[in-house]
Amino acid sequence: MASRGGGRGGVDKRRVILDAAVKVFARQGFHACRVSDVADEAGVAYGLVYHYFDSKEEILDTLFTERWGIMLDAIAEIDASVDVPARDKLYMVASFIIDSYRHDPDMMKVIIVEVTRAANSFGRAHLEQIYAAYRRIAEIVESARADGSFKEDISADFAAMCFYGAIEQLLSGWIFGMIPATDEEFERSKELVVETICGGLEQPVAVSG
Amino acid sequence: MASRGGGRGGVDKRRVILDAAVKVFARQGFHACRVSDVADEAGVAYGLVYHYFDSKEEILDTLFTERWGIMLDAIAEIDASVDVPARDKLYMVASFIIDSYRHDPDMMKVIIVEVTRAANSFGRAHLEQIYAAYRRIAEIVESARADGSFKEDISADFAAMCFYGAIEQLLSGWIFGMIPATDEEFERSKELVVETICGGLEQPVAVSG
Amino acid sequence: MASRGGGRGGVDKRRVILDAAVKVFARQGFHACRVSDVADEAGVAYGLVYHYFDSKEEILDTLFTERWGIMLDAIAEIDASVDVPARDKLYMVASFIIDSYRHDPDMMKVIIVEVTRAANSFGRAHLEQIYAAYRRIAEIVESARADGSFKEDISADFAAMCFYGAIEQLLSGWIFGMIPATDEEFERSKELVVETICGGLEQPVAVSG
Amino acid sequence: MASRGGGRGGVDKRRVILDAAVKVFARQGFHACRVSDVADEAGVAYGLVYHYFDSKEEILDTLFTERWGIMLDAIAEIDASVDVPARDKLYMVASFIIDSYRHDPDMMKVIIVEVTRAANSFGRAHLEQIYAAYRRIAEIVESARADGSFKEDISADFAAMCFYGAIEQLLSGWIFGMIPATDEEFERSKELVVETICGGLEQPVAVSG
DNA sequence: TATGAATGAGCGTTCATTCAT
DNA sequence: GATGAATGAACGCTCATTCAT
Repeated sequence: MASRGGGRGGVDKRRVILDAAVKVFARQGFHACRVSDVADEAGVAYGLVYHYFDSKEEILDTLFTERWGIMLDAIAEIDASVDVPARDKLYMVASFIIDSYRHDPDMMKVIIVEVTRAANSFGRAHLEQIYAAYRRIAEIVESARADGSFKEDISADFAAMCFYGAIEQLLSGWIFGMIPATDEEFERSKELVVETICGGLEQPVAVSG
Repeated sequence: MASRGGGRGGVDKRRVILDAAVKVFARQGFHACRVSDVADEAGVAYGLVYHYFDSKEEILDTLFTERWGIMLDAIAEIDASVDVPARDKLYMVASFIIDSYRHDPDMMKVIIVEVTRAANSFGRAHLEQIYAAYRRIAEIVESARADGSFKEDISADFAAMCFYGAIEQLLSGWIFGMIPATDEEFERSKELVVETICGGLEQPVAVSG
Repeated sequence: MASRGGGRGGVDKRRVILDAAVKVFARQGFHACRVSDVADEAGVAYGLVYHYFDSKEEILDTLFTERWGIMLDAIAEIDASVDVPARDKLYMVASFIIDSYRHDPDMMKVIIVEVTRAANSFGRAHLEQIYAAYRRIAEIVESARADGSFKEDISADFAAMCFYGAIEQLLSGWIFGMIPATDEEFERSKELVVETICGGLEQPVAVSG
Repeated sequence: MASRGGGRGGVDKRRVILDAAVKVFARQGFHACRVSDVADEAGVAYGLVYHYFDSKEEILDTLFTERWGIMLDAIAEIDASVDVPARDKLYMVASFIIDSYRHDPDMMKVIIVEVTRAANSFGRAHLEQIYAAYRRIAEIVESARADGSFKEDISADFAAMCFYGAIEQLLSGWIFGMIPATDEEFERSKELVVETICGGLEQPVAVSG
């Protein structure tokens, strides 16, 4: 039951435009592309884009909000699970984000390059939503600090920033071809980013309990 | 006797333009500002900007290359110091970057927002230079892995990405007002980011030596 | 049902722009006029010019190609007619060109001033087409040399250059008001240019057959 | 004793600039080149051009006036010679113009392309001087009409236009590589252009004297 | 819905010319 | 004479957005 674009086998043009926008934004960049590029990619007329969206920015806006909301929900769900160690929760978060990239690299490229890492321009409008993700991650850390498994002296917010920053850096590395983007790399990175942030780079030394 | 801008107290207009560009790019964003904004801020005629630079982009290019080179040199120097533990070297790197922001937040905002985090557009031309910074950091990690102080299973490149990503995320937080930008925060963050990445978030547990 | 510009009395804006361009180019010169002058003359918005043409040059390009093609076809047709003396064919060519000027002096002024006589700039791209006209004229001369009516020692190409050069010079004279541009002048010139080139300026002297 | 640019072996910078301008205008075209291109070619500073000339146009103006004056004088001298048939005088005129091109093709290219064939822009200011050349040629024809050697029904002005037009067309052909520019071609063309215009293309037929 | 012609503000860049030294 | 930094008006072109059909 398509809510937009009419039923009876008709394609949802709004969806078609959004999907085309992902491709075009990923390929050319939001600023470098024209609305007509999106229309061409979608195979629709110029003006139809403006029938469904008020502006070029609203397309990106929609894309971000849709996707980021999914991620926010996913993290919330992970956070809500009980009897799961913080390290495992963080692994699940890293896993969700990295898999998101694996399954739809164009979409994630757009989200990261055009929004979360472009906070000076477009991203500014979404700072709150972006910040919300950090807070959700921070909550995971917070409970670990509460149960004594995570250090007291590193605030949850700070830890969340480091964790998210590390992951986003990895995504950037894949996006721009700095590091190989293979399935093995993705899987290994999930583990290693958690190991790095939770366990640290240093060899553990003897501590008298 | 300045080679550019003439002697006897004359100002170096090229420098004036570059400094003005930093302010304007930081305030309005590279794409959103006009060349005339830079000229106005510098207090020079429109055309003079083009007397010294071939294009608006070349200004940003110059800004980035100047500043990034300084950072690259600083990291190289830190890396070259002997008998300094890797953790301390990483602290020095974090310290340098964070102090750079503290002393010239506009410049660092431009570097990060318009170049390193804009790899899809302008930053693409500088990927190599950006990557070079990661490699220098990786070298610090590498020697620590060699002497056994850092874990073997986390590659130096991976560790460097996480470390740099965490720092850049902090800078972003300060730039966009997500986290308070006080001197105490800066100092504390230097220590904490190293503690997080090197020592990990987890409480050390007893290990029988 | 016009394919462009819509039916039911709608005007073809592309045509309107082209016609306006002829006027403006003729009046102000191609380089001296602005695209906005053309748009104003056409009574359309600035951007519409770029909706139909890629650049200011493409407008001139279109104008030239349209018109020169017509002339090329006309000369080809004249050339193809049988049992017509070369002198008559050349008269028809001169007639066609001069009538073209008479009926649309602005257009011909643009063609000649901005293209055929501007081979160093814009015309360079059209040298081939311009040259094609000379060749067509040369063919007329060639057949006359073959049937013995024209002299052997003057090559057809050379003759064509002289003939065309003489006509273009006359057009220039009219364009810049050096010689009076009356209907009588036009008609008389058609005859005289042929008489000059074919018959020569000299009085025929007695030749014993 | 250099009148300008100082004596004692000093080079006349004004002359150097003019010579450089010829090269640059011929190579790039008057409109397409910048004043700095001329200064660079001359090896002098930007501003010096404006020390000697009021504007870019004045340079071209000077070039044209110098050269055209020489030609005007030459034609006048040819015209003034007594007991020389008109055909021979016209040969001398053609010879002078063609040799001018042969000896300094850049200069003649500039004169023709940027002035005489650009009457819509720069040339407009020189229409009088250009016209003066036609009149001088017309005088040669006029006297031939008076002595009965040239036809009565072709006016001298008209004949002059045809003659000059044919020559300029040939020069254009050489300038733009349409016809081969060899010494033989030059010599042959001098004869043929006179033969064409005076003798006509047609084979002479028997006329009873 | 769907089309694409029409609009027009905006911006980067050029370059002839001026002028202080 | 000589230099080249400084000026700023001008223009081609882009493209998001609107609108008549």
